[in-house]
Amino acid sequence: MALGKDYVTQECSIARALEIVGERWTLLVVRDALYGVRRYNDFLVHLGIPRAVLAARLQTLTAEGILEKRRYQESPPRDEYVLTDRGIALWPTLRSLGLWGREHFGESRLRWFRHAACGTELGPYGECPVCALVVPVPDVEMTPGPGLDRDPADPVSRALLAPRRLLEPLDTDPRKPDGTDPRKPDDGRPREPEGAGRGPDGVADAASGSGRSAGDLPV
Amino acid sequence: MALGKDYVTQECSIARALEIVGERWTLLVVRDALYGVRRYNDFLVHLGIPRAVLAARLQTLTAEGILEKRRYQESPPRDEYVLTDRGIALWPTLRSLGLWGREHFGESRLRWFRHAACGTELGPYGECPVCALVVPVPDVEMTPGPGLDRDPADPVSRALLAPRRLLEPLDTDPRKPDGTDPRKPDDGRPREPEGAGRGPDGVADAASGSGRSAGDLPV
DNA sequence: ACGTGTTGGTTCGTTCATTGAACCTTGCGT
DNA sequence: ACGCAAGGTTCAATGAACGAACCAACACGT
Repeated sequence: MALGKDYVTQECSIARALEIVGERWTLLVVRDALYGVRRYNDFLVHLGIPRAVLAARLQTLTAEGILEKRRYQESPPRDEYVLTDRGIALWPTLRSLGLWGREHFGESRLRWFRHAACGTELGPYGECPVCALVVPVPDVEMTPGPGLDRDPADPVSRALLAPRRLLEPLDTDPRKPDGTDPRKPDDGRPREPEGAGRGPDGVADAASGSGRSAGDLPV
Repeated sequence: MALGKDYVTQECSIARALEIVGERWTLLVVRDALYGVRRYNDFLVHLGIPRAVLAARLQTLTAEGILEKRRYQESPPRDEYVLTDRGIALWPTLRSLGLWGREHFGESRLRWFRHAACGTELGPYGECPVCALVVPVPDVEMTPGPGLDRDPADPVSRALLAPRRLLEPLDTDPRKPDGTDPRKPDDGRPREPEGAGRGPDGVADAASGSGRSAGDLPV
């Protein structure tokens, strides 16, 4: 589709996949969405992507059923982009890609991914070695590693420094992380606003994303 | 490097990885290399990639230690491009990407990947559910599925129709697959010519690529 | 009523990468 | 000497990405 006529010749699922997510920036948008980024401006400042390109990518990803554009407030009409199941299903790919990048090109540890229930670091396939199950994406806890800049310029990177679950909506707003925040902890945007009507490939409960029982792994 | 200054800002292993293998065509070249393609011309006809782009990608991949350029005959000096361990380590990524593509966008099954030792189809992470181990890449057997064109135009696709191991060098030459091939089965190119001096990230025994004992999976 | 700020875009000229065709080089084989 | 094959390089045309500017809707303070 996006990458055009040459990939179409290929009879290969990998080529099909790359037609959709193989363009520049696309997988980084999906990564950010997994990290909890949902708003146009947050993607923009965190990725440093040109506005036009971001708009194009969000549209393609929405059209392909990887993101869903969802209105989260009416008064000034605002939409957010949320991963669908199809998008969440890219986690294993991104996980192994990141692992490869770190093992072969990374100097120091940038982030840790653990099973939130027990604190164990994830294995190479996103499994928890202790609990013997493939950890569902919302149960993955992400914490900064020693290699990560402790005082980044943009507020999104700053918000991503706090330990957090994957898919947990990012709140960029807390004015200064120095304690002068006068707001209530919950600013009115519910953590998982469920129950809205949705399309065929729509967003289901995030917990259903890539959950797999231990029985799916060799025991 | 290749994708330029914007990705560099990112403190993220995924971004680092995409700097290397995120360009157009690159992952398809690696896929073909896993399938056993080794020669410039075979990549060319199988991918339908412009010559200049292929040359650029092969050079980048070689420079990054993912492929190794290796002379396989002297009389007319000919080189082949072989995956290093670093390249073989991309198999889990390509596997999960292909799985995602098939599950979400594929109509019919194009290829099967099985554990050669027992014939069991691989699980989502490249593991053999029966033998309870992550199958080393050279022990993966690839066979065509029902969705694959039985009479493709180019000789590389034709050669890839036969059941084969991953990394097994592709022989495009067998004049017609109708049995009139006068050659010996082993054409003198040893399957894994080991022992040559090599750089820090050089090609090791293919079997060591991503072999993992069952102990690495939760049991 | 009026300016100001925030969010989420679109438009547009410049730059960079991809494409496809043509051409080149080395070393056969005859 | 001629033609052919493998593995490239060169080049003009196209397309995609970049980044700065502009735009629109709406909230808010005064």
